[in-house]
Amino acid sequence: MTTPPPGLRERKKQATHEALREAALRLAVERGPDQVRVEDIAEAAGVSPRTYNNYFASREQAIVAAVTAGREARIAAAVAARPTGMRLADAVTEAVVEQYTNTGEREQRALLLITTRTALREAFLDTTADIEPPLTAMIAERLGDVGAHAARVLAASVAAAVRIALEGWLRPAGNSEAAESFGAGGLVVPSGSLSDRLRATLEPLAPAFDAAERRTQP
Amino acid sequence: MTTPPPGLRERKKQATHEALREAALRLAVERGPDQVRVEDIAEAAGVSPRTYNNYFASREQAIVAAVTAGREARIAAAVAARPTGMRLADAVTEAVVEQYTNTGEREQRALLLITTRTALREAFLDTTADIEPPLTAMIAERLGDVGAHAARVLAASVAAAVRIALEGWLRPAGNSEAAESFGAGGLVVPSGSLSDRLRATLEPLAPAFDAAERRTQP
DNA sequence: CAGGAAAAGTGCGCACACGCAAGTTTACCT
DNA sequence: AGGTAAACTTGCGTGTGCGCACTTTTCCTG
Repeated sequence: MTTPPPGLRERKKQATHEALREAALRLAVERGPDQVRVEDIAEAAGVSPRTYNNYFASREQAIVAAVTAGREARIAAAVAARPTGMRLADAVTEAVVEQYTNTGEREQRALLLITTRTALREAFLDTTADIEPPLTAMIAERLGDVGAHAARVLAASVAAAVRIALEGWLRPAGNSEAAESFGAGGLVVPSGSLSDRLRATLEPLAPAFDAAERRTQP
Repeated sequence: MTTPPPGLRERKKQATHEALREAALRLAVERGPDQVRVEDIAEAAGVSPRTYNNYFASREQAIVAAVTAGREARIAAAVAARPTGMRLADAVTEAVVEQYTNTGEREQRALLLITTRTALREAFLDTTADIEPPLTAMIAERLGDVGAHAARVLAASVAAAVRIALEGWLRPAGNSEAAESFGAGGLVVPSGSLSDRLRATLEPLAPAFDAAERRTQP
C-alpha cells in the first residue's frame, strides 16, 4: 500500500483544505461570489487570511475547488477501471467523459454559479490542467517504458483538448447581463451535450494514441 | 490589405507597449530582476503605474515580453513559408524549431537572465500559449473546412508539447544557489539541444497530423 | 470644421499575493 | 520519555491587480 497510516499532520491539512473549500462555496452561494472576501472565508474556516493562501492562490480557486476536489484521483481510477485489452484512446476518452458528466446535484448547482462570473469560469478552466499528471501516469502505465515520453505529450494534449471542449461548452454562458444578479440566471445552462463535445474534441488525437500503442505491442 | 493606415492611436499604443518592454528588460539587466518595481518601469517608460498594468498583468510579463515580442506573427509566417506540398507535421515542427532556435544575441542574453528566476521562467513558459491562435489559423488553412475543428485541437496540443519541451530544457537551470547574484551564472545554460527536445516532443503528435491531413486529401 | 463619442491615460483606494521571521504543533529517533 | 528537527500557522510589511471616476487625446460624422 502507499498509505500505511495517513498521519495526523496530513489529516489536519486536508481538513483545513476542505473547510476552506466548503466555506468558500457556501458563502459564494449565500451572498454572491463578489461579496465574499478571503478574510470572510478564512474566518468561516477558522484560520487566518495568511493561512488561507497557503492553500489557495486566489479567491476563485477556493470556490472552484469545492467542485473539482478529488477529480485527479477519480480520473486515474476511471482509466484504470477500463479493461487492459481496450484501445487506449477509447479508455481515456471514456474515462474523461465519465468524469465530466457523472456529476452530483450539488456540483451542477455550483457549476451554474461558476458560469455567471468570468473570473470563476477561468479558474474552473484552469483546473483542467490538474488532470494531466494522473493521465500521464495511467497512459505511461499502459504504454510501458518506451512510451513514457509520448505519455507526457499525449496527456498534455488531452488536457488541452478537454479545455477546448469546456471553453466551447461554457461560451454561450458568457452573456454579461444575465449574470447581473447572481441567483437569477437559471437559463444559462450551457448548450449542447458535453459528452459529445468531449468526444469530438478528443477524436483528432486518437491516431496519436494508436501509433504510440502500436509501438509497444507490435 | 488588412492594414489600410495603422492610425495614430494604434501606433502610440504599440509605442507605449514597446517602451514598457524595453524599459523592463533594461532595468532588469542593469540592477537585477528583483530590484525593479513596476513604478520604476512605468517611470522609465514615461507613463503612470496604473497605465503600466493596462498593458501587463505582472512585473514578469513585461520583462519576458521583450524577448517574445512578435513571436505570434513570426511563427505564422514560418509555417506559411513551408511548401504547400510538405507533410503538415513536418512543416509545423520545422517552423516551431526555427522560431525557438534562430534567436539573436540579445534574446540569448535575456533568456539567460530569465532562467535565473523562477517567476520569470514561469512567465516565459506561459507565453507558449500565445502561439496557439496563429498555429490554429495556419493549420486550419492547410486542412480546409473539414479540418477546422481538428486544427484547434492540434494547435493546442503543439503548444502543450512545446511547453513540455521548454520545461525540460529549463529544468537544469533550476538550481537556486547559482541564481544568487544575477549576473554571475554564465554556466546555467540549459542542457541538451533545444532543437532535439522540440522535435522529440512533437514527434508523438505526427500521426494525428497525418490522419487529419489524410482526411482532406485522400 | 465643429462637436461629440469612443478610447487611452491617470489618481485614488482597497483587496490580495507572498516573503520573512517569529511562534506553535507534530513527528521521529535514541 | 525527552529532545530535536521538520512542518504548519500566523502577524507584518510591501508590491501588485484592478475597479471606479475623471481628464485628455483621437477619431468620426454631419
